[in-house]
Amino acid sequence: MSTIPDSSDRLEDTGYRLTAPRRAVLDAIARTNRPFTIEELNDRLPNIGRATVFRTIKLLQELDIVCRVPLEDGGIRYERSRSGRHHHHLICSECGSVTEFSDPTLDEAIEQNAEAASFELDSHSTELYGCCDRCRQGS
Amino acid sequence: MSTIPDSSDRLEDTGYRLTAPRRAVLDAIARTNRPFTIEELNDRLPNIGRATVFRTIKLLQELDIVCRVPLEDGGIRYERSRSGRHHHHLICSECGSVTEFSDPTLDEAIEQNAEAASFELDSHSTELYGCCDRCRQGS
DNA sequence: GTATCAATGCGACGTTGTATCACTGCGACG
DNA sequence: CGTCGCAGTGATACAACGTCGCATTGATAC
Repeated sequence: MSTIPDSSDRLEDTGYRLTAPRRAVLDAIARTNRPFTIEELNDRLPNIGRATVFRTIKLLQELDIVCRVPLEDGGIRYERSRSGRHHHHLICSECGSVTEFSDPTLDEAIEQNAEAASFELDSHSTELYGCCDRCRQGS
Repeated sequence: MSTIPDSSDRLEDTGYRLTAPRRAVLDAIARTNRPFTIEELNDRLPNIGRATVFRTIKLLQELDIVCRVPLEDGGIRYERSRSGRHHHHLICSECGSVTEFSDPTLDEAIEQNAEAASFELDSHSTELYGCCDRCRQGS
């Protein structure tokens, strides 16, 4: 999982400035264990402009520090990228938790489908919706 | 691929009324070969209220007559569902074309990942982004 | 220090979709 | 037929989400 120092370095290494607002956003994200909306982040950072929060999250997405999580209903949440690498999501409809997973077999199946259609694959996105283990135990 | 009569039947069979606005929307969709936005549909149907177009597309989605296509940049387009069954999308960043495909191997890989995490799978979504065969030939 | 330019904050704006609510017209039933 | 009930419609206001333009601030290089 990415730490704040890691993320700060990644910002500076890519030529971006590590400013107070960005540090505050990184800090807020580090304290969060659930996927969050921009709105939630905004509420927790009243001293930081709304546009800045949007811009910062966009930046962090490009740096793979946070990742966008599309929900089943079309809503969007964001989450710290645990691995910083390519992965997919298990999204619980009950509690809203998001778990990352990677699977070479799955990726390979995707690549083969692209190849079969003579499609040049740039990227792909796979989300699984359902009910997580914890919620199933609880219910 | 679903025809207009098919879709009309599916509407009525599920207890919905086949009204003039709904017929007009189905008709407009049938004449379209590219994925479309609600806005485009609206422009082509000036006599039909904006809200009605939104409501109708939402309804058609539930009936699997059209399907929602999430783009790489977060935008949304819709498309007639060719098969009416579960499928995935190949989305071309060049020309915007969308191709459906189904792959049991892929679905199985997804199910196995869910099982491994004790996750009860309700649904999933897989989109492939890149450049289609036609665009590669052309360039 | 100071010049430079990235980054910020603010507010206006755009897009996409929903809620409300009066009205219309389809279909059922006598 | 007539008329009744309710699904569906249209207009408009509203809400959510995100971007833009621009004056100002502040981090970094020199």
